[in-house]
Amino acid sequence: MSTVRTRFAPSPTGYMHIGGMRTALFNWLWARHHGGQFVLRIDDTDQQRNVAEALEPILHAFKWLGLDWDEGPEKGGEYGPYFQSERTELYRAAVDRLLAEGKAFKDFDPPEVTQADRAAAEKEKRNFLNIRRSLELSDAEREQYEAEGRPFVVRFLVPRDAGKVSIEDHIRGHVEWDCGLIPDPVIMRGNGMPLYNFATVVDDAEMRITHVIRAEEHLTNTAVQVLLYQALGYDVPEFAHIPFVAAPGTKEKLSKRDKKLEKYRKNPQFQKLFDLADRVFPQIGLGSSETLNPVMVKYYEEIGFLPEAVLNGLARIGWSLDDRTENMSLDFVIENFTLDRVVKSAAGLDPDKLLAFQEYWMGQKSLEEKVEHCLPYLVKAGRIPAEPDEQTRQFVGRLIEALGDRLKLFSDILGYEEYFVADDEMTYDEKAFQKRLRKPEDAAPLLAEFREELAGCDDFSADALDKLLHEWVEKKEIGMGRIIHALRMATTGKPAGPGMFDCLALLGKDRCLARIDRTLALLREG
RNA sequence: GGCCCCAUCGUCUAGUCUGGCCCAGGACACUGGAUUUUCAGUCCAGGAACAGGGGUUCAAAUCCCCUUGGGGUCACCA
Repeated sequence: MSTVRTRFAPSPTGYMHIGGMRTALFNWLWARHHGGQFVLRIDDTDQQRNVAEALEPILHAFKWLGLDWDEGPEKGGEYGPYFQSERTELYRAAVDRLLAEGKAFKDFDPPEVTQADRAAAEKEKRNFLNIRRSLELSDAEREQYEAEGRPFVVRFLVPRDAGKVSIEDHIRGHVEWDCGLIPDPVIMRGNGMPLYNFATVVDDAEMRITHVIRAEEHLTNTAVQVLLYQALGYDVPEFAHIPFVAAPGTKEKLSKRDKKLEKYRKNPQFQKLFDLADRVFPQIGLGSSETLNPVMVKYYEEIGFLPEAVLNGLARIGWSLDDRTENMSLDFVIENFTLDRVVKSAAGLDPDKLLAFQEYWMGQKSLEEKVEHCLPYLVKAGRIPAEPDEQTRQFVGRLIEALGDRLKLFSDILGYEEYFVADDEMTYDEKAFQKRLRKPEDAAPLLAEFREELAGCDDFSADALDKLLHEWVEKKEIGMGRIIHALRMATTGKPAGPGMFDCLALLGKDRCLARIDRTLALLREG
């Protein structure tokens, strides 16, 4: 048996689609599972813009997730070039072969004529088939047209009387189409550039791709492609049409179109991710959900997901190992990935589940790793200097340690600005200020009294503070609740957060006292 | 509309090929309780699905047929 070779063929669009990433992942997994090769090929036959620039984000996404390619951009390989725009000779040769063998023809009908034919067929509720007028041309006429330089496209001559074309799909099983119902596809444009359906066949064959794993939306294309493989005398590869990634809560293909995006925003689960973007990205100079949204892989990287979590989540969309295994490392998935366990129906991206994977994988990270990933957020948001000194790093480390599981995404660190702002710039949660400080009549006096206890305390470790407060409430014969909420509000401005004593220890004596004094002053002012 | 694909809890799925162990299992989410100074977490408990209708069979989520529903695709885009 020959080695397994799979490929992913993105077109340089300037961003990597999360659904496309899942397709790429399955290709990569299948290749790695078999010790074969994974090829990255760039479909840039219809590209106006700067290819290198539009490709960079795509390659970056692969690198971020740790999905390496054996052949392709930056790597080369023995079946190159890997940019379709550089393979035109190959396509032209294939077209010529088809033309010479009478399996394709030059169609001189202008686009308007074909469009009219199509419209007429539709009007009569008749299946459209090309009229093939150019086939009726005499040799002399054809030569004359060509001499005149009349524009033409090359169409593949679909063998209408060949009965059925069929494939045995790894996911779908037997699928067949009636050749008599398939219009003749253009395989080469007027400008000499090939079309996707054709270039893909030539490339997959020339690159010795053994398994074409792609989203289900391509299933219909397969009929023409199989016919093309046969006409060209190539071996037909194996196919696996995997379900596409659907928008959360739907069976619809996840799309990046603005109109769809507006719909996604209203989906409760998806909304969370958009809101997160609007909260986080402005702080780190990345725009908002308008510029970076959860359809793009980059979103997950920038919002602070772990590659492990995204990979785990992606692997579980449309694939499962058994009835219980959920958290899986990439190595584990490579080991266990098989196409026969891919489901048939469209599967929606579930932001909540993705977040759950993130929590799991975040829990596996060491404090040092968390610090390394959190620091850049604090730097970009201007909370700490660009070159944080050892003291700052240690402080962030202590904060992250105190945060524990509360830190789910790396960008969550930005939600704790109270540890980085000046004492007189700390803001208070208004509702909680009312509830914990303003309303309880004994809040201010108790706070003032405990402030003196703190002032006289030399050991500001969490343990010592814990002991100090417990002894104090015991002496005063009051419940902890009477003081602790007021204390938390006074020092952090927030009703929730890490353990109270961790907060105090983190801030240190001077800052705690300063903040309590400021709070007391605010309360006096009314 | 033609062609093609799909159909199990709200969601991701196990089970379907090789009918019985499934009055359907897990995870996420949700709800309730316990724990905790808050939040997060953790632990326990709970609700929650075989689209419908016909067959075949001793027996069907599983096989067959029909209906319904959902989706994809119909370009000189990929």
